[in-house]
Amino acid sequence: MREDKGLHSIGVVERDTGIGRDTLRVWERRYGFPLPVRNEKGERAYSEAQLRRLQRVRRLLDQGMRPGKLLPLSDDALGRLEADLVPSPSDQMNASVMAMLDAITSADADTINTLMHRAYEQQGMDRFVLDTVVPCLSAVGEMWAGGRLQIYQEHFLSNQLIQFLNTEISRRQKTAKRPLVLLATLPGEEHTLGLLMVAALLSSRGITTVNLGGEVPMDQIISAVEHFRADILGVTFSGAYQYSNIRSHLLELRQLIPDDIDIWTGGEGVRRLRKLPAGVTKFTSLAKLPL
Amino acid sequence: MREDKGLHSIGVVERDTGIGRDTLRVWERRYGFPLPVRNEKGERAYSEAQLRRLQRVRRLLDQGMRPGKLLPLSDDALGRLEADLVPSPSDQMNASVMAMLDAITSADADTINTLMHRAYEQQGMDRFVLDTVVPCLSAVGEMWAGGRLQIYQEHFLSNQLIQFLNTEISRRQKTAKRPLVLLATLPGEEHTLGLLMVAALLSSRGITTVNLGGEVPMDQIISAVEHFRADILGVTFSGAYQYSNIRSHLLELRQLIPDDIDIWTGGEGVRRLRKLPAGVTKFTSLAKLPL
DNA sequence: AAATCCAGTTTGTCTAGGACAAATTGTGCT
DNA sequence: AGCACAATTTGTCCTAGACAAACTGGATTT
Repeated sequence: MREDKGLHSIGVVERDTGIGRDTLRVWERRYGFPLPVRNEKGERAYSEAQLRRLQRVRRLLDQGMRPGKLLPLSDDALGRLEADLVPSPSDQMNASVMAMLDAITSADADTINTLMHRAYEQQGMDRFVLDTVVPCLSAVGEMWAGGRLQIYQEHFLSNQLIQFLNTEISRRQKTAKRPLVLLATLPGEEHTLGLLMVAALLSSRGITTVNLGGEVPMDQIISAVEHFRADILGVTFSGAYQYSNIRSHLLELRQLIPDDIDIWTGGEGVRRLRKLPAGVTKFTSLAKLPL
Repeated sequence: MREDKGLHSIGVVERDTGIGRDTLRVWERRYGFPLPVRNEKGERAYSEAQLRRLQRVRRLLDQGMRPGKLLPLSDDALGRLEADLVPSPSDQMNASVMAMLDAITSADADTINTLMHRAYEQQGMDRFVLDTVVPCLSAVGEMWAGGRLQIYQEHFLSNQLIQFLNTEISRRQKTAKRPLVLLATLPGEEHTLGLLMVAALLSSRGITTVNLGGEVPMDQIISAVEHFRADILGVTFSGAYQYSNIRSHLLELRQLIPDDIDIWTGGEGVRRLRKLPAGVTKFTSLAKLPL
């Protein structure tokens, strides 16, 4: 019943990496990686190491690299590429980020909360989210991919952030103020922390947000835009989202929503997207929210 | 670039319905539905009507119906099933619940918020959660199953509740107070609103909670219990959770966690469960939290 | 009446290589 | 440089079969 030590089916790998199963099979055929072992049933069984390497590959692909050049590489070469892309992890981290990372690895509830509140009070919402939360999350993502962090620690941090951001949003929420921004992600995108950060940034600027949360079907988003008479629709795509779908989904949304309503999109998933449908605004980093 | 009027590839249908492409193909083979037309390339092209019907089917499946009985049905029979699922309109609802339901159907952000705050101030956390939130959610669940509620309205309510409860929890959170309750759900259980309600009830009684959120692997829960030195572990199972697994999972948890740490469990999923492993406490309704 | 056990049935996920168009890169020409 | 066109890369979809996990329904025990 319990699955063997850290072996994952192709379905799990698809879920955890956002790389389609057909793609995984075709990579194996073409590039020889990942080459999983087989279980008694003859099915692919990916090791924890392969899963982690696929996460790294995924991140590099998101930066615009190409599979053909990336997959045949050695571990070392991969590491060198990563080093190139991320100048140095600890450079752009301020003191509060380092302190929080410490608190996360020791998963100390009190300390994390204290640090969060202190950083927030010192920095204000904008800088808190941009300079503290975002670096923390990406550092945590890296540590997780490198196996240097327990999953529960990541869960814990997420939930502390959710709690904190929701509190601040609700504190700032004014009634019926314009413009109104409607936030959601499409089905298949479960990562809602990005939405919450956007909502927090907007709230702190006095903009009203209505957050529908994750996995909202497209027709429902459209109904909601009409119903709430939103002025702007915000949709985020995490790095795990099926890349090729992003453009067509945005196009579809743009066609189905009245022209006078702006569409904003952001998140890791849209970073490498160049051409956007007319009338869709991209913010490459949270710092560049098109106010 | 845009294809023919409202025809969708199998990938799009998978995304929008949450039904895997393998499943869609095998349904076609076995039950004759959905039977999409083919494009010039020989690929399946699902009509808008098929997509919508699949979403209805999905809803019924989530209620526990089985594909074999559902898919060969006519449209009428499907409609009858949907109607059946909505048994009683509303018997035992107090005024604030009715008012909130009204606000939900009109999805009026301001009104919902106002009503929530007012009910909370009048009733206190316990009665607010038990007499207002829970009835609201079950009513919304019924309306949703009966198709009398848009999905976005349900999403909206969930997110308002999440925001509100988190705010109250964080307001009450005292540092390092005992006992400490660790909350989580197991993988496969995405429904975390129950956890949040438990956390809110506990917080209002001055009990510290650490919420890990949904889908935490069992070994991670165990690590977290040790790490946080939790006195109590709380795990919830919604009605959708695989019933037969609940008992064995609880047993496994009980065996892996030191005896002096209590395990509490609750949610729709455990209601039918009578005999529990020794050392596991069940609360059948949120009202009966074993303080 | 609830839990446990068993046989029979249903159901989702996985396999294989091949095919093909969309996206991207490379080349030659103005 | 810029632009059109050719070559390459890449992801998605196809087929039909296989099989274990999950579920059903009924008989038996606590």
